Amino acid sequence: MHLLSIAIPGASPVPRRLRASTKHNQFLEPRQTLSIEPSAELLTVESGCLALSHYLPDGRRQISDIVGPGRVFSIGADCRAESLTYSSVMPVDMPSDAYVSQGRLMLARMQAHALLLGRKTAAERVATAVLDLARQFAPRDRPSRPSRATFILYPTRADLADWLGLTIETISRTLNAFKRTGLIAFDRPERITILNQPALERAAGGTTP
Amino acid sequence: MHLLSIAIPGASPVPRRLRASTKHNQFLEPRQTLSIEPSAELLTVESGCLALSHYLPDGRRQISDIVGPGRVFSIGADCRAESLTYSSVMPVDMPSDAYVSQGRLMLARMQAHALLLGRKTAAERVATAVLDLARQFAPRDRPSRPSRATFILYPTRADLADWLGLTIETISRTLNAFKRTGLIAFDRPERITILNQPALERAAGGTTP
DNA sequence: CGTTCACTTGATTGGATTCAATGCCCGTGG
DNA sequence: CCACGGGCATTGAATCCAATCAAGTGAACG
Repeated sequence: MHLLSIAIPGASPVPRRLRASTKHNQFLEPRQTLSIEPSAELLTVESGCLALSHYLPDGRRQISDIVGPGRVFSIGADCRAESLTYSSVMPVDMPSDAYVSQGRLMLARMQAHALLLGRKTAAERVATAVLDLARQFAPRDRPSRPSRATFILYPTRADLADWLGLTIETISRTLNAFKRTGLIAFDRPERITILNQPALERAAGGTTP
Repeated sequence: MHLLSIAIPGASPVPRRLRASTKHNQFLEPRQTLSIEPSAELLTVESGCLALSHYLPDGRRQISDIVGPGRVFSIGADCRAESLTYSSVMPVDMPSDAYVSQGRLMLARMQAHALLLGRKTAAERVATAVLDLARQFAPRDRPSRPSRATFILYPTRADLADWLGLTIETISRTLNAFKRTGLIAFDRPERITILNQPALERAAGGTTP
């Protein structure tokens, strides 16, 4: 992980699993798994990036969502939340209408993702993912959508593969194909710049997240 | 559709689209699309079977869930509900805790389905689907799970394909393979009997819905 | 009685996986 | 300082699972 060179004194060799604190903020370093007792039902991401994942008995993994700042999520029985970078999460008590609307958002995202997993080609999946991650992680100076955004791609190729139902190699090939075609640019694997958003959206199969 | 031979006088050539009635029950014949104004946010299936589906601009379809009696669902922006047989749905006003738990159920189902779509093989998907549909549509004389259940498979091969992210042919081949192996039986394509549930569950990849 | 629609089955193709090798960055320790 | 090893990414070649293409069957229906 060379995304951030923040020095955290003596933080490297700690247990990789964490219990939800009784009350407030929760700070995570990269690749920590959040295991929560149902005390805190709803959590919000203050900063950083989490992956919500599910496993088959034999180890196959499916990431159901990548969650960025401002997003609300909850983790239940067979759902794990893992930080993809230094992150901070916080329990939230919501007014019930906000609760409902957040639930709707989660559902809508999951349905869109099912459409992606069930019916989109590899290129369409990767394009969709890049646009989604740009929306979540590109700095938005203006309320408008960033048309030439650079952002940090927190998920690794392996994470993307497990999110999009593909393999590491296919992710790499597709991203580099997009680079060759001039849709995106990157020198380091995790700093992505969108060069041609309309074309990317077309490549995504016509559904903007 | 030869699932039921109920005669509905002069019902065949009617408009295929229906508005939600102001108040109570809503009766649907096979292959009717339910389009709802947000008046009735939450609906429950009294009888029959519905498919919730999403489309890409070019017509590719993904069914996100197959909903049977007792289930609660809602349809939003780009989500369509289509009856797969004679069905009856009803708006529900829920106490907020029930609302929350139903939302959780939907989310959990969608996450399990994402795992299926992203990481399971064709055989695992079909096995999972058969078990899920048996749970929803097999008559449950006892509170226990039916270990030798016969049930009506309301979705066609095409519906199953669009639900499981496969093609009609793969669905057909896989079901017939299960039949040859003695996991299930069927003479008519839509009357399925589970002969060996443990083996089916193993074939499903180890996650029981 | 011909048409249609859903399903089945076989032959072939193809997109993504798998297998395999290499490069790169970085932290570690001799 | 530099050799070493591990993790992640890239790239090429071979393989395979499911898609596509192509008939053929059978039940329902006008």
